[in-house]
Amino acid sequence: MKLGEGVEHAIHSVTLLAALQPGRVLPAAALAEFHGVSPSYLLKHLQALSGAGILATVPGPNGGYRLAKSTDKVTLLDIVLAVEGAQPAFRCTEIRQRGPNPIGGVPTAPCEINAAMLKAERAYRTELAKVRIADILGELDSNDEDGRIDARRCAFFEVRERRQALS
Amino acid sequence: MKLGEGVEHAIHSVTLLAALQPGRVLPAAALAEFHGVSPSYLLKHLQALSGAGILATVPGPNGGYRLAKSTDKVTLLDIVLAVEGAQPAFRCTEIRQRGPNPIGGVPTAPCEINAAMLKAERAYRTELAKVRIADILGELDSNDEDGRIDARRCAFFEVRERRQALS
DNA sequence: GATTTTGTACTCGGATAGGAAGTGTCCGAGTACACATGG
DNA sequence: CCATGTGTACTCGGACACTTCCTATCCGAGTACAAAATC
Repeated sequence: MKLGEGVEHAIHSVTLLAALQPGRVLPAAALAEFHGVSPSYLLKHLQALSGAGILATVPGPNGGYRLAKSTDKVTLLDIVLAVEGAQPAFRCTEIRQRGPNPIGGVPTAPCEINAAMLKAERAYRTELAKVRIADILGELDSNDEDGRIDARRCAFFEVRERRQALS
Repeated sequence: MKLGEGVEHAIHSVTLLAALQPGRVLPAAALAEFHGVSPSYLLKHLQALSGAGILATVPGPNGGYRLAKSTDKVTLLDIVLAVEGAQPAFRCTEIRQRGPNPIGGVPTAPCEINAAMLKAERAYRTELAKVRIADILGELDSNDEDGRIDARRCAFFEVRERRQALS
């Protein structure tokens, strides 16, 4: 039971991109610099998010990443699944069928242990699916009474954001 | 988000040991043979379960493993934590404090993302804590209408179980 | 001066090394039984 | 025949290699802008 470090990077990156104004993008290098992580490595996860349809990319100079959906259409579950993969954490290998005396012949009833583990994971994913990026942003602004965090973001955007050419 | 294969081995082993009659133990080699897995590797996880107080060990000839608690006192969560470790799956490294412009000075408010991830994992663990080994055994017996699974277990016990010397 | 052409700089994208953790295996410490030995 | 001592075989326990996945990095493909050359 362990999640990769990339999940944290991905969520924070999406949250930062969600604060961008429409028509603006942010290069991966800027995201990496803002969070103090390796640009090359962050790029890998951003590609995963892009492949999952969460982020959209703009190539070339003045290019970068932006959200592909509205902030209330992206949940934490979407990000986790995009980065970690969609396969369940517990994978039943049917070890009851192995060994010297398997339950051969009978129509295999579902493994009770597997069912219980999957049910728990379903609860986990349901909880993650409840949290939208919009909610995260809302809580973040609520805790930012004096507007310092918002000011910090704006100052960073002023320097690193790229205005996308109107198509 | 991935659980080791040892979790499955551990749960199945505990379930099998739960079907033992009182005063009987089963060697690790027998558990491994029954499940068709490597004895040496299974032993590692059995030791973890023993260290967590879930299993009790009896050394020497006619020794082996048995449950240390009642079947309704052991949950799936206990086993998962014993094998995988108790640390949470998502570990916040506070990357918002890193980078060129951290949120220095202010008393650090808790990270909203970390809070959401931990809440989801709490739901996961709560669900696992609901399932006791006794429940698993009950479901297993319910699905075993003709008693074939029970007969298989008994036949195996007949050969491999060890009667513990009365102390 | 306007248009076309060319060059450059910047972006993302996928393929490539390094390291940590899980997986699998081995040998040593300890104990109970069985047997041989002595009373 | 019974008690005692000794040996052996079996168990768990922790220390040691191997494989896989995550982490980190590099170089190449593509694009938009800018400048220069041409009409």
